[in-house]
Amino acid sequence: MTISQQEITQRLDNFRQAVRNQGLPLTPQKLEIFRIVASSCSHPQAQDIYEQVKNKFTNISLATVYKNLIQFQKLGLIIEIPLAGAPNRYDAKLETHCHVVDTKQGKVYDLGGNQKLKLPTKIMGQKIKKTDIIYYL
Amino acid sequence: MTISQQEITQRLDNFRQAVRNQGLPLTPQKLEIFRIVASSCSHPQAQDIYEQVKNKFTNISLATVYKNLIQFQKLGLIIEIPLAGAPNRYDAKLETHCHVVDTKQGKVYDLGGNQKLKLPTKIMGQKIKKTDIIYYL
DNA sequence: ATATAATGGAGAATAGTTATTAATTGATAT
DNA sequence: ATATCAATTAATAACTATTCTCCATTATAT
Repeated sequence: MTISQQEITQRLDNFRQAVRNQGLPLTPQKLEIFRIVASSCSHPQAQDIYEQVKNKFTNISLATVYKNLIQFQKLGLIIEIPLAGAPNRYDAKLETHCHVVDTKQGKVYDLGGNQKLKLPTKIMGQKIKKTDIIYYL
Repeated sequence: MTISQQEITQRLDNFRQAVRNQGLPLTPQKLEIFRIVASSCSHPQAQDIYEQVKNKFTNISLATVYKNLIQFQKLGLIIEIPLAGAPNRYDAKLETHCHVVDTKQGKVYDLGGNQKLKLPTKIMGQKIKKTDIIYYL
């Protein structure tokens, strides 16, 4: 499974715009961290991202990665996938979709195919902020 | 929302039987830990359970609570609910069902009503062990 | 009663994540 | 270009949830 260059470009454009709209500095580190998440379909962990960013920014700190991931979440640019007994994963695909966790391989996939779950958008008058649907194999 | 005494009794019976079937000692601590989870509908955290068990077993250790929760999971007697940015919750209702997280109140509810999600039981030939559906308000 | 295997409790250790700090950098207005 | 100022980075420390280690104790089957 892969992700189109077009989609990546769109995510990056959207990212730059969102950060600027907030009047926040767009640092190369920030951009690289987001780029890694946005161009991956492996739902990387903070540690994975950290190791990749280090290719460009040798001195980057893991804490910087975490701080930015939190910020991106607050801006609605990425989502966090909390897993049972494993570090959180991160995803730049924002639409609600299902995740499949292959515990043995330690991998997380998007559920392809024509899943048609009718999901609620509100519960007892309150808006649902985020929906996690996770299948563990 | 509440849980019937009958259901609790059934869960406890099932618990005792399952533990004995494994040839494991059925200690009063074990039973109390399970009883707390089985008779609650608040999806308690390990810490909550710990504080309740202490009413009966003043000297119990939090590690003992965790150790037993892990064991109960392995025996398929309870399930763990991993949440974003919060300690895990535990639930003795085993059938797949949806959870609603009220982040502000720090509470987790079962989704009542007649939710009719058609969930898969297999993905690419592999059996799904556990399904988490979590709505964050 | 006794053997044995698992348990409980105390505390230390670990893993993942977040906070603190000081120095630096990026964006904006001049 | 330059000054300004808030936000950022990187390093480190701190924190929280959870797991591990150890040894005395206890439940279970004989």
